[in-house]
Amino acid sequence: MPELPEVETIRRALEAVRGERILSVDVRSPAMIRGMDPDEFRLAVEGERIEEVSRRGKYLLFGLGSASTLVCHLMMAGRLLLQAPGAGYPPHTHVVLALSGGEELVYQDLRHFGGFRLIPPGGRLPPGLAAMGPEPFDPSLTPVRFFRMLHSRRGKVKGILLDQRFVAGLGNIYVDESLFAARIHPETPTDRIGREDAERLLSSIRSVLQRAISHRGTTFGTYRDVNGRPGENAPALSVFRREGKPCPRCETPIVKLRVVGRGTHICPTCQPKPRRRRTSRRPSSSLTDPKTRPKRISSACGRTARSRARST
DNA sequence: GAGGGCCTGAAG
DNA sequence: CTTCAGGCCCTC
Repeated sequence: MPELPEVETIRRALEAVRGERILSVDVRSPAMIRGMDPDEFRLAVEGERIEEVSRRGKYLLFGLGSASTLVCHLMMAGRLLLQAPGAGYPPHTHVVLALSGGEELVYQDLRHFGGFRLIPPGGRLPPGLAAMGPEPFDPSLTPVRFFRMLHSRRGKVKGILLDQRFVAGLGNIYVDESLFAARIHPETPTDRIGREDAERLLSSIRSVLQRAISHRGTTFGTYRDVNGRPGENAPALSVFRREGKPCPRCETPIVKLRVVGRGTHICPTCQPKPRRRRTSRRPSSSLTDPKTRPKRISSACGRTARSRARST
């Protein structure tokens, strides 16, 4: 399941075809061309020059000579392979672009979830791309801005980090790894994350992604680079898919939970569950209304706090 | 803002 | 056999 580091690895390899022309387009699975008739797609793309290969979040973007953009998303199982003609296509090959440099760019997708989309000049971006949050490495994403962004959203921090409108490119693997590195429990509500935690989380996200890029991505299942090689980042992971194995920091066995409907891996020692907040967000009337006023809260807390202070 | 649909191999 | 994972789009 390609996330930012895997897509970036592919993008860097595809720099090699920048400047080449797309000589022909073979659409073997029409459904892999989104939002456009496949024949129309083929006619529009054939003859175009690849001016630029860029990435936004998990999207790969080919800037074409006519100022249109060829957008590719690999979703979970998509692969882009660069291979010599006549090498034979792997199973589930859906689109083949023959390039002027002599290679073929092959789109393969076991699950048919990903695909291509052609955005004409000035055309509308797919919603996910249009509403995409900042890139994690964007210098304008300062710790202060990140803290404010977190506090402008409600919910569990893991759910927010997975939302591409918040920050671009994170998926299940790197969210779990970043939260572990920052020692934050995935169920922590965003409004319980202080400035220091937010700053640590941002730098954790960056170092986790940077390390994964330097290892050419993480391969558990289907991810491969354009040469069909798996990534080498899996041994560098601390918690993801390491249920029952010792935490690299404290040796506590890693635990698997479900958070926002997703399999989630944590170290229960390094990432303690946040305590429930004591101050509830009731309307102020509830504090004065005897029917709804919480009983014994102030006195109980006061007494335990004082006795604890005395005994220590 | 929530939830279904897409698709197939792996796991139960 | 059934269930599930996975990210995004689309409809409500």
